[in-house]
Amino acid sequence: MIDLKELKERRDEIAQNISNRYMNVDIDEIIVLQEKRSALLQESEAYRAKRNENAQKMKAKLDKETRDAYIAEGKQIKETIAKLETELAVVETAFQEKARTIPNYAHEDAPIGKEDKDSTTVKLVGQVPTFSFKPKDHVQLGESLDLIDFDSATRVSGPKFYYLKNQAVILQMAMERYALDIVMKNGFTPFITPDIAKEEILLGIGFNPRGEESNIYNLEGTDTCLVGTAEITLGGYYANQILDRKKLPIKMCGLSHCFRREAGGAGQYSKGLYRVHQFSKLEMFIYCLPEESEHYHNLILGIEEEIFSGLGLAYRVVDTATGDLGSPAYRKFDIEAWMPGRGEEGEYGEVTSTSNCTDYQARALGIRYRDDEGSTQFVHMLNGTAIALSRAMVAVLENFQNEDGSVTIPPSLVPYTGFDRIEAL
RNA sequence: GGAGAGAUGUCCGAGUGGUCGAAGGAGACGGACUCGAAAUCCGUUGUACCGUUUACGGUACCGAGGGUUCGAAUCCCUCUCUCUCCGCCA
Repeated sequence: MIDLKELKERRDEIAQNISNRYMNVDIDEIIVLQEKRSALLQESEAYRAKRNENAQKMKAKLDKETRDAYIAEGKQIKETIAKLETELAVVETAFQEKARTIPNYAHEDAPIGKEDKDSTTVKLVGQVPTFSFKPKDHVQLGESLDLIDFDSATRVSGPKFYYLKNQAVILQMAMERYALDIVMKNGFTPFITPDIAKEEILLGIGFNPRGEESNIYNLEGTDTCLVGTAEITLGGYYANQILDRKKLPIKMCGLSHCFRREAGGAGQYSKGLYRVHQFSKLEMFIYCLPEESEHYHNLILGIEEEIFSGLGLAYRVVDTATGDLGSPAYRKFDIEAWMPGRGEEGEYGEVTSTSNCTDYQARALGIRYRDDEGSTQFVHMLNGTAIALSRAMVAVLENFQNEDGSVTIPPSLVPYTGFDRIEAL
């Protein structure tokens, strides 16, 4: 959530930002609510002061008549307060709910635009592979090599689930460890995180845990959800805490399952492993001082590049357009790896995403540090994918397939797999 | 899952329904003493919001949420968490 004290003075800027993000938030309605709230708050506080004053007077020894008069007055005050507070609660809830929908400010360099196409490619790395044969997509490879079983998963769990089998199991674990080693080398503390989190944490991180458009699975009757990413549990880790300035930056990485409802997400671009209800992911997370967040955003991006270039994949780095940022992000870079089986002749497909959320999440979650003057400030929070195993699997299988139907294991993974080739059956 | 105990400020810990934002101690910070340090002594030492704005005033917060009362850390109810014992279990 943004700083609501700035709502009025930065009104035009906020409205412009909402429009740049193609969002539908009525800032003026929120300002009206804020003013109503403020008036009610002041009034009810004044009455509380009166109540306290009245109670103070009753401490003295009083004759019955005066005493009864004070009690009568107190009762009246009590009623007024109750009425004001009921009103206030309604306005307060509406205000908070709406205010939460205001997105974070955006970096001045973030391209303004509605969708994918408007994002800027800032970097192209590696050579897109050429094949002397018609490359298969990972669904075909998964079937022919007996690595992935979508059909059984559909029967057991439903569409968009999958079983990994045979070498794919080893390959996934190899990629997981490969990425983990690189991330740890960069000073991140490894975690295996819970796969379930409370709704209040989801909200603080900026996810919408409920409703039609939510991508999150709720656990019925519990106020908890299956996490869509370890960003949620890593970002909630320090909720409502004041961090020691000297401990910053805090660099964590978390391995978790990721659950996504993906309602209505069918179609050619979401076939196979690309868009599924459950996958595993290693996520990086950084808490840092505000003046350092841009630096650490680049650091995370650099690590992501190290991981994907280390796999020998061709990729591009994209500076995400405002319309695609998501509420909490101030700036977001995606890495899109070349996927030969995507589209007609291969296309880039998103494999990582790193966001600088500045103080947007920290404010909602109450994560602060003490500055040199001793007053509390909100930290900046950043997240980034180290590796999303399902999409990495897509990229590796499709890029390193051979004409005979086998798949070569990238050299950087061989120490982790123990084999250098998945032979055709 | 069953039985019991507890939850107070950075920490420990006291608290009769009004004099409690909260005793006392520890720690931290500032000062005095000292050549310096230790010890000792004096002082300061929460967060959030609202309003005026270097000073300041108000409101709220003693696990959370309700309730009783003119007035609640203190009484009542519900919930959460922690600890101990029993059961179950990978």
